[in-house]
Amino acid sequence: MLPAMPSSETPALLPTPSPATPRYQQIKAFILSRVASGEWGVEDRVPSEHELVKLTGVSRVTVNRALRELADAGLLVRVQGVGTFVAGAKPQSNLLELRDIAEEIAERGGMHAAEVLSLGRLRADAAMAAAFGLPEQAELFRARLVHREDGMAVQFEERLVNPVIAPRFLEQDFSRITPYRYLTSCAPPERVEHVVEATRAAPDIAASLGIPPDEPCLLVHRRTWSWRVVATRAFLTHPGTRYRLGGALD
Amino acid sequence: MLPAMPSSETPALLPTPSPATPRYQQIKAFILSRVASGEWGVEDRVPSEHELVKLTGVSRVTVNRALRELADAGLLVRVQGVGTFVAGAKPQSNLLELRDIAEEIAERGGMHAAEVLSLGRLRADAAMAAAFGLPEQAELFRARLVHREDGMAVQFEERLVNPVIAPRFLEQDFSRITPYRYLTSCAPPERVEHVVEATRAAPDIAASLGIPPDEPCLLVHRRTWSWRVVATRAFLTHPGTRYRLGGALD
DNA sequence: GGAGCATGGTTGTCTTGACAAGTCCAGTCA
DNA sequence: TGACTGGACTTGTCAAGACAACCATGCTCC
Repeated sequence: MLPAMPSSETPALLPTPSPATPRYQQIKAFILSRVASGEWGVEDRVPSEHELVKLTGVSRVTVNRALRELADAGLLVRVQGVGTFVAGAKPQSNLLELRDIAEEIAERGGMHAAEVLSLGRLRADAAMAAAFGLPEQAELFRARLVHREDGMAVQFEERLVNPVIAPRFLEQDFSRITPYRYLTSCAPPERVEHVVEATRAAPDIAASLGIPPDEPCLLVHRRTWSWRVVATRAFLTHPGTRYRLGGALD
Repeated sequence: MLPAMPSSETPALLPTPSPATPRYQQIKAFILSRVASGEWGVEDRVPSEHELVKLTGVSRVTVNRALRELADAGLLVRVQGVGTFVAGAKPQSNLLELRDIAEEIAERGGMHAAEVLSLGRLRADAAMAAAFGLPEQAELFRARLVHREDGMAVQFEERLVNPVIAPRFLEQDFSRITPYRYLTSCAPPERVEHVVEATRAAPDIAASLGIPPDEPCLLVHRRTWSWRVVATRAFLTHPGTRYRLGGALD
């Protein structure tokens, strides 16, 4: 993201974007730029504090503050005695919890399975195009699947994807990796919108879930932005079950 | 909230809750307890770093870290060259949008009205006490109201309140100020948990809302923490309508 | 009286140095 | 072979001191 190449007399790897910018901010920007450029991928090890001291020429306390704040923000994970790592795809949301249903089920000790009902292309109608900020008739990818926990259907997922974000979406095997997980590996969500609605399931969805059509269902609309564009919309229908959102404010 | 009385040889005003607790955490707890007890009110000036150094016997770096983290969390406001102050009540939600239904309706151009069905005391049963982290049979405040938009019922609110947070809750006129607005003025929420559930409304609630009892409803459980304790639980029943949560991730 | 200035107090940041606590790995000993 | 131990490395925390930036106050000078 940033140029950030070494330069002059000091051992500094730091750009010095502005003389007034605190050095710990410069360290943070330095780390962020490496992560954003992909040079340091998810789960990769970040240089140790001592190495960063040598690289950048600032004191360890300053490096420590930069790393600590990035860890507090959820971008890094620090393990005492081991090192500092680029945070995995999961904790991408530090506030509004975006959960992967497979993980959620695994946490409960259940066995997750997904059945792909359809996977293909779709032309956006007016409303859908507007939701994506794309021209009408633009091509979208669509997947429809049923998630099961220990054999019981717990969620119907209808997923629409902006091809720009995940051009190889249609080649994936979503019985092995959830769309959620695949998409967050393609593009980190920057912004999320949730709309939760209580409805009765449409007949085809009710049939897929194996529930009577008058059963109250929870329909979660989720819209996710990445790189400033709408990356994906998900329509998640839960029969009866609850949906936990929770989020810490600090 | 905390005992926090001086003790021994050091000039420390600090309790030493556990020898392993970092000192900057102790300073944070010290400040928080003063604010929570009301000793330091909103907009009051907090002792300067130098004064806290003398009071607590730790170094300025440590005091600075404690104050900085509390300021980052929004509980304090720091002004260079002036001092540190207890933050006002407004900026309570910086991330997860906690909406006031009256505001929400006003934004849509509607007319909000609230009808108070009941307002009084309640003894917590086991489950409720556990949710609040209080002993069984502890006293809670409870309000039940119906919110209307242009005369039409849009939300049934059952509100349980920890008396410690809002001792004068029962004296309020909730047809004029929403419980949400009153409570956030008492204590800024630090953490929020949402659970959303699709149900059918209980008969009494359905009657209050004027809907048939088989109508699918959205039930939002909301639990809010302030000053490290559970401040309030809200059970919000929405007939058919949608509930927007949205939230920016950075 | 009014404008400008010096001063003391406050927060913001940084450095050097240090110790504690945790993990990992290789080498040692039974 | 297996258990244990020690050292190297890492992060977590803290101290003491220093300088910069900023603000409010009171003072001086006009």
